[in-house]
Amino acid sequence: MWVRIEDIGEYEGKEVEIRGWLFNSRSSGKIHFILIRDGTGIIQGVVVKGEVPDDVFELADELTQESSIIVRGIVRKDPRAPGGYELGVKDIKLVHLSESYPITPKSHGVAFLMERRHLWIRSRKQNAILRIRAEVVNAAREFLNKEGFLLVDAPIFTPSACEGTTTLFEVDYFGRPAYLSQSGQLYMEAACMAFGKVYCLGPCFRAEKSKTRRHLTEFWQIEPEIAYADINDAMEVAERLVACVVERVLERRKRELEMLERNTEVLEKIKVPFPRISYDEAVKILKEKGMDIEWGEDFGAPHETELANSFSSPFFVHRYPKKIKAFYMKEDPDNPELSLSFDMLAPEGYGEIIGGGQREERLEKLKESIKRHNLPESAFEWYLDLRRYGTVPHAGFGLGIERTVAWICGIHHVREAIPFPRMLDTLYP
RNA sequence: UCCUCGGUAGCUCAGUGGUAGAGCGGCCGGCUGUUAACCGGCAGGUCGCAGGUUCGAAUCCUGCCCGAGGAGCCA
Repeated sequence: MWVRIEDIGEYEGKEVEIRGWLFNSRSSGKIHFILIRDGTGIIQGVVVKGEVPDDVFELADELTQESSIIVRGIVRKDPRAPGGYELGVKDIKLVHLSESYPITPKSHGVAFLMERRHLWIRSRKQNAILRIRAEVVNAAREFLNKEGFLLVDAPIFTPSACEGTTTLFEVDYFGRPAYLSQSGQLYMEAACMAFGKVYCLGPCFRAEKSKTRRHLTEFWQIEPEIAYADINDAMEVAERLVACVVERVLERRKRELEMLERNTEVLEKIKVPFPRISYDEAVKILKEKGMDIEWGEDFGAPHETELANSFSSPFFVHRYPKKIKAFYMKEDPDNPELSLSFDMLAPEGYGEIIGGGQREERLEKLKESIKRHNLPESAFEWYLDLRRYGTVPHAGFGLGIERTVAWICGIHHVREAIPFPRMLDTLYP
């Protein structure tokens, strides 16, 4: 019977078949220990001379790292085995004898591993991260589905920028210029007027020449948008979403977090509501800490890190100055200098994981804003229509998947939080 | 785009003016409970590239290429 290693505990004492690859092996002459991985886990197979046919014993000795094999044996509990269970091997079928595998069990540099990302994802740590990523996406989608949000897919080819044109990837669309989407948000605004509560999940593209541990040129976002909602409603959904995602990963991916040696104490303490500070307060805190910042400036990485160090859970910074936020942000009725925008910053120096806010729903105000930002009004006619035909207050946000995964996993760089990262200088493999 | 650091065996690195090195990986041999096993042996090099200084350059100088870290930029 073909079983998966993650379920092996259910088959104690039974004969099973594992289909996988040789992870590593050790030998003591008359006994070989072969570590088999199948994508769900790793189990040690024990091959003893005399207990298997001679050709099987010899094969176990000749197996190279990453050779694909089908192994039959009896599952038994053994405290000496990594993982607690081992396989008393009865037979090994060789599917392919691997060539000398470049990623050895010793240390390698980042450049070497990134060049071999297609193989690197087989290794334990990368495997754990990508499993957690899948859990994060599943948890977020299940949360939103349960809350009555409808999945509405946004286009990837778009006719215009939603910000300036400097950070867009331009492509030739049958002789016309088109751009890869930076965000599904504008389309979600249309969709929420059709369905009430919606979200999209997909890749976003930014042609920024950013070279930091928090940037990719292609990254994924989940973007909810809610009709008849204000900034507070959006923040409340955002914090419950993040709390739910963290809880789910703790519950279902404990093994992976252990593998990553993630200190889960911080994650376990996360409870709604998250702290909320205004941009004004944030600037005051940073100035008190002696940081170089003036009111009206956006936060740089050191500012975000410093702020994050003041909190042990994710927290909101809200009501940023209007001029450093996007054109569609609604003006704060209490202060025309401010916008009804917010960011959620992760603790432990991971920075912004959510950006959102209440959108400007009034036609004239939005037109003014488009003009002020030097954007071509003609490209936004469809978007302005949303303010002509039954406009309502609405709000939403975008959760960056890679930054969220990097934070939950406690890894240093977002490039490991996505299977095949696209960065300034990385387009291969 | 800017700043800093780096490029030596397949990999990770040591060697800072005088014979090219180690550990891991590979190959060969040994070992009946290994835990990134261990022990013995063997093979493996355009010292990033080009020029210069010097009796002599992996080592010093200049330029270029590539990589990493950070900054700026960043719905």
